[in-house]
Amino acid sequence: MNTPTGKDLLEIGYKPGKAIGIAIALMESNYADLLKEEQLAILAQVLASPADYLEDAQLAALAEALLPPKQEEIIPLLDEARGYTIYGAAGIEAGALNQMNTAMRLPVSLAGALMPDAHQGYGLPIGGVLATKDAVIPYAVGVDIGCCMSMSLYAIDSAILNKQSEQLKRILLDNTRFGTATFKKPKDHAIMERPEFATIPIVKSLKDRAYSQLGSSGGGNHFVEFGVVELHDKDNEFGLPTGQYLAALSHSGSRGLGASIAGHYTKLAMESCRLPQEARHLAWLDLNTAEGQEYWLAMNLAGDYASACHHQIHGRLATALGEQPLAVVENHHNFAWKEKDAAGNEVIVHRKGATPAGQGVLGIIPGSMATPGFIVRGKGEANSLNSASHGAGRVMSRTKAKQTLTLPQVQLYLQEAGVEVIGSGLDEAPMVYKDIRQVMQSQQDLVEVVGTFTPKIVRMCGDEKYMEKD
DNA sequence: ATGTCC
Repeated sequence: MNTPTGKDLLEIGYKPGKAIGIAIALMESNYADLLKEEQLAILAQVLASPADYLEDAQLAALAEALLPPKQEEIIPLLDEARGYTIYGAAGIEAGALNQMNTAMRLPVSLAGALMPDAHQGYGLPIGGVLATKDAVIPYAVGVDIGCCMSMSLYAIDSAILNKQSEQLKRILLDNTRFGTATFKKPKDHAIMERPEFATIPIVKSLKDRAYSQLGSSGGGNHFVEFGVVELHDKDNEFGLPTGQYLAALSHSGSRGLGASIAGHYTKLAMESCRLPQEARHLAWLDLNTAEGQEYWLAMNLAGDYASACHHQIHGRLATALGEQPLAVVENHHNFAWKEKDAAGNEVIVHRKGATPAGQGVLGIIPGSMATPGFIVRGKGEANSLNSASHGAGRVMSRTKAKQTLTLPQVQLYLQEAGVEVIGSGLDEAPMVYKDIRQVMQSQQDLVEVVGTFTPKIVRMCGDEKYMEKD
């Protein structure tokens, strides 16, 4: 093939974006008989003075993509941000507040809130909650669409965590997959029969990889762990007596499927919804357009896929333990829902790193690998848009953690906490997270604690090579 | 978060 690649175009000064795709498509369809060098020379000329090519029969589309958007096409932000409630403001970095302020100046924004674990992300901060009218913002859902917490409680004496920790480690090794590893023979799941895999072209192209990644956990802050739950609330929804239970807790999302869906529709949104520079990642899709409806379907599929992965993870653990769980709690914390506002109007509530906490709704808020997590019951606080934090929140960046922490220091910390960790890196060490108890303190109005989970045997993505048995 | 780039 003579066609220049995206890399070639970047080398001659093209910026990442839709112009590259248009340029390659044009070269393929209209200039394929020229040498690659000749094609690149044409593309360089258009890049140098796109205005000269606006009337060109072949190159007009490329010229248009290269010119800055006309001023009148840019949707102005409101002069002042709409008001919103911040929980635990003292512990939230300025970058996250700035991003939330920008989000509250979008013309489609109706209401918002910032959770006490908030930190800077792409577009909406992580820990940001945003209600909009008839619009969905892919980057206010997040890249890992449908990222989930899931917990199973067992009628197994929690002493097993000390007495048979080697067996439990073996169970984690054999029944979970991290990083690029997947199961050699993925278990079938009804999710793969969903019509969206046939009807939405982008989703169709992701089906094979989605199948291969079923039941896997990925990387970053994702984990599967065993620990002990102390159930405090005698009126708990599980109908269980208070006391201690062996528990399995997992945190992971929609893997490559959701990431690719997020990337695809963010790009679409940014092309059709031009916003000032500081708000460009908050581009939305109108839910009354074909693209908006398609994203909604794809997002829901990714959410259900993430959930399916958790079901397989917990299913494998249950089989290995030889027991069925007494109770299961599960919630998304990167997602958008259609909900009603106080006046009864439908609004789109985006929670990007925030736990749904409507009245009586159960959820899980993890701490870190060596600090408690909580089974919580939402209080339905309107000012938080029925939301709570999705964890403790970082106090140290991944980069800083790798630069300042040492392996012996982290190992000692874990040893003193009585936690065994398979995999992971310094960037997920307990000290990179805020004090979860303080975070819970900041959201007393949002959730009540039903139970406390103490992690004991943790598996995360890491460099270490362990033997996995398929 | 992500076969971590179009």
